[in-house]
This record gives sequence, C-alpha cells and structure tokens, in this order.
Amino acid sequence: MKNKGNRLQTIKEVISTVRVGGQEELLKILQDRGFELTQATLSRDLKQLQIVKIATAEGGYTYVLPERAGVQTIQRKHHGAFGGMSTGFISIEFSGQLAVIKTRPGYAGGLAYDIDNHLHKETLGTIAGDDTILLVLREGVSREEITEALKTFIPNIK
Amino acid sequence: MKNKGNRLQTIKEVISTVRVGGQEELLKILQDRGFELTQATLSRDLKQLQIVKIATAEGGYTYVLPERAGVQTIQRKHHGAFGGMSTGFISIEFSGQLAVIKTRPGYAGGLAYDIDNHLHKETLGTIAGDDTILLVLREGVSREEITEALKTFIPNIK
DNA sequence: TCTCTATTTGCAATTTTATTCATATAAAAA
DNA sequence: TTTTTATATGAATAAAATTGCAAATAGAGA
Repeated sequence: MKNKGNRLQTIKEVISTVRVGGQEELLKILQDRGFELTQATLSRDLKQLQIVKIATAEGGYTYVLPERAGVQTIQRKHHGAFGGMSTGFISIEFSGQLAVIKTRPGYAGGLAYDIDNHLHKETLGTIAGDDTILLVLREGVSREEITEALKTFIPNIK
Repeated sequence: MKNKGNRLQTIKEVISTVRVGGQEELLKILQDRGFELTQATLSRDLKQLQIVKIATAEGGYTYVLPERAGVQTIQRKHHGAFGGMSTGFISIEFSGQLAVIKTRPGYAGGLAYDIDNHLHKETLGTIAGDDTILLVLREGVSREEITEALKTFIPNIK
C-alpha cells in the first residue's frame, strides 16, 4: 500500500482531464503512470471517491467527479449587432437546475419580466440584477425546453 | 412502446425517493408499478436520463439524478469577533454548483460586489440580498478554488 | 390505406464492475 | 519488540450493466 492518497489524487486528475470510458481504460492509464494496482482496487477507489459513470453526448460513458455530474454548459451564440429591437440577451449558461442569462447592462430586469411571463411552466421564477438573470428551472424541465421557450421572444437565441 | 415518457418520469421519481442499489431492484419496483420492461431497457433508460450510481455512506450504492450527485454540504467556520475590519462574512456552504454565503445584515451587497470583481474566473455571477449571497460556480471550478480565491480578500475564511 | 423510416424493446451474450476470501502491509498497543 | 488491530490489495468469482441483433411498434408521407 505504497501510495494510495497519491493514486486517488491522480485518479481525480485523470478523470477531470480526459474521457475515460471504463475501469480497464483508466487502469491502463494509471499503470502507465507507474501505479501498480488491479481493477479490483480501482473499483474500490472509484467507490471511495464517489466518482460516477455518466452517459456522454456521444453515446458512450465517462467518469466524472460527483460535483460535476450535473454541470454541462451549453454555450449559446448571442445575436448580431446592436441595431434593431434587441432584448439585450447575450448568453445563457446552465448549471444544474439553474440558468444564468447575461444581458447588456440594464436589460436584465426587462428581459426577466418577459421570461417570467413566458416561461411560467418551465421555471419557478427569476431574479435579475443589472446585467444578470438567475433562472430557477422547474423540476423535470430540460435545458432544451428552456431554450425552445426562449426562442419565442428572443430571436436568434440559438 | 406504450409509455416511455411516463416510465422515465417514474424512474426519476423512484430514485429521488428511495434508495435503489441496482438495476434489478429498480426493475422490480417499476414492474410492481405496472411497467413492463426488462433490465436491458432500464439500462438504456438510466443512460438516457444520465442517472448515476454513487456510493452511499453505508457502503453500498444508490442511483441519483446527476444534479444531485454533488450535493454534499461543507460547513465552514466563520471567523471570530466583530472587531476590526470586517467583510461581514459569516459562512459559506456549497450545494452542487452553488454556494451560499451568509453575511452580517447589510453586508451581502458589498461583499457580492467584491466577489464579482475577484472571482470572475470562478463564478458565473452572484446575486445578493441583505445577508445572503448566492454564488453560481463556473463549470470545472472546485470548492477549494472558491475558498482559496475568497481568502485573498476575506481573511480568516478558513 | 400502404410503404418507408425511425424508435423502442427483448433476448442473449458480452463486457464491465463489485465483492469474497485470503494475504500482506502498516499502525497501534502492550 | 511482540502482539493485536485495522487497512489495503490481488486473484478469482459473482453480480451488475451494456450492447448487438432482430423483431415489434409508431409515425410520416405518398
């Protein structure tokens, strides 16, 4: 049992860095880095670290740290120039059951008002500052549903 | 394929409610509720829902929704007396990709302002009330990074 | 309606992951 | 040091999860 702590740390680093599809694959990486262990030990390590295996967008699986399991950022392009009727919308990012919308300064309140009126079914509500809106998603509502609903009054959101 | 959507919803409900240690066990519950499916389909459902299996404190495993995988509160000690130059900071707790900072009454706005200026890389943004600040963590940022960054202008945070 | 396509599912086999049991190593106590 | 206790590990095995393939079902379009 020469260096368990070191090994656990390395495991966290590796899975944070690269896509690893299974224990055998991760095992190989660790062995390449000089650690001597078997799949059995790795299974125990992953259990101890509470690392989870989660489906990827590409149809496979990967390991992630528990706190990252619910975080998948969707970066949206903000729409064109300043001309025309702008909603002030700049971007939306998701984190867990939350979304943060960035707007041009001063637009957050107005946009949040519209969102409140249009996304009743999708959100619990919004809180707006000057250029930031926090959106609390309703349980069971997907990110796609949110952006889809936003499209109805934010053109070019996608 | 009578009712996949319904089934998926039920799966989420079940795993949110009870501890389920494996697919066979969850399968049984679903079948008891009248769903007809096999373990293979359940495996695909869990993949689609991005449900993860995570170690429990009791030594077993359970399924959780991805956004709940990282919910483990870290209680921080607040620093000493009221004397001296106080930032008003009392405590910080994490839950998933969120942090809630408690401050002495009236300090939240000022401290949030400082956080916005200092933790650009670490957060999506903050929203402050009177004595509470909500912090939305950026993807890939650890809790340690947050507290580390806060230390630079909140003495004794740890 | 009929045809074509995409989706869903079960079965069976495979692959992957977890655990049992024994052993070894380390740490603590005497 | 010697004994006791706890922790860590591997080999083999058991258990659990995933997938290829074919069949069934649903939906779209002619």
